[in-house]
Amino acid sequence: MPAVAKTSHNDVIAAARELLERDGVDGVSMQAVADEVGVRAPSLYKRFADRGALLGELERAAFADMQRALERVPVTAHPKRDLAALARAYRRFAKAHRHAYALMMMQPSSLPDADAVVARKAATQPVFARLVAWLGPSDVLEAARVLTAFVHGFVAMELAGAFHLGPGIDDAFDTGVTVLLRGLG
Amino acid sequence: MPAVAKTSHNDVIAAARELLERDGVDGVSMQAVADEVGVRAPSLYKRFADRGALLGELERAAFADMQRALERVPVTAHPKRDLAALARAYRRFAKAHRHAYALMMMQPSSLPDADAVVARKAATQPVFARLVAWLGPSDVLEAARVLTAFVHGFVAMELAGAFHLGPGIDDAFDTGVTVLLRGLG
DNA sequence: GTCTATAGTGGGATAGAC
DNA sequence: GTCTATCCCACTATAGAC
Repeated sequence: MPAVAKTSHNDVIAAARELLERDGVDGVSMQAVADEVGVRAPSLYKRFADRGALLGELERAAFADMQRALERVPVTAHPKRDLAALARAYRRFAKAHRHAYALMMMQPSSLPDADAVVARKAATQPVFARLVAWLGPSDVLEAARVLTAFVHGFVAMELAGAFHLGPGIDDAFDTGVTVLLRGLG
Repeated sequence: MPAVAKTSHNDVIAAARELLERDGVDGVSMQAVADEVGVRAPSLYKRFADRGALLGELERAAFADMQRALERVPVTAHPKRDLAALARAYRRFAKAHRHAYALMMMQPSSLPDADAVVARKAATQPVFARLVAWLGPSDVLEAARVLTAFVHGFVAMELAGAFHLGPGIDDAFDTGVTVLLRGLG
């Protein structure tokens, strides 16, 4: 049995991310990841303390992806309009990466508390920036809570299939965002 | 050794509900439930096809509980005020039964699709009733989606610890509800 | 020393025979 | 109802190849 490295930290994470996209969190078993990477499951424990540590890395990556998605939203002279665009981008990201989103938002974090706070804050940084530009620094915290609560809640219910009937869903989302932005201003 | 019934459908569900409250979904293992009820784990499969079926019953019970909690909110001549009260009651219920709430809202339903739709609809019936009294039947669907999205999202983020800093959380909730009710009217 | 593999523990879900 | 047995999974202990 060769002792040459058959894989690497990054290979493992890449394989795990693929499994996450395809099969959801439950699909990211140490066995499945090991198979994917061409190694025995126990070997993974040399690189990751336990399954939680691996999931933590996936979560970190997901937050970074979301941050990038939000950073791609153009900054204009109209912070309120930008915030609506950010809301749409957020929703688009969540629906395009439902399992990664679930990992970030719909279950206990696998990350150390401090890391989770940092990652979450970084990811939503673009939103805070526009809120500050719009409202000034004083009311930002409350506005951010209200806005993200709505957007997350909407997406979560969509992903859970809680909005049974199709028609009008996009309109409902826009209505909610519009009403909140009007009322918070 | 006769096969005398040592337990019953209802005993099993009651035990499982206790475990759910105490230890969360993961605590509801067939072993733990069987121990609680004084039976061997495989025996449970005489009453429930699999673990999912048992979880489905817990979910059904949780929806019924939530429905009762919302029905306890008094009906007044001011639907808008009632809706704010319903939002508070919803949040209170979710925080008082976080694991049951998670079972209902934060993971794939263990119930057959049709049953899930019925249970969910029944649970939020009080909200729909007040919305109809307030807006008339035409705009209700969208308003319900927007309102429940916010309330659920807020609660979900609270339960997930996504609102790091304590102060002002209750105010943020009230602000969101107020803004939405004002904007939807 | 660093990576791997084999072998094994313990727990959970579940099927089958009595 | 019970027990036995199977399978899968997370995880550990230990030893062999570079």
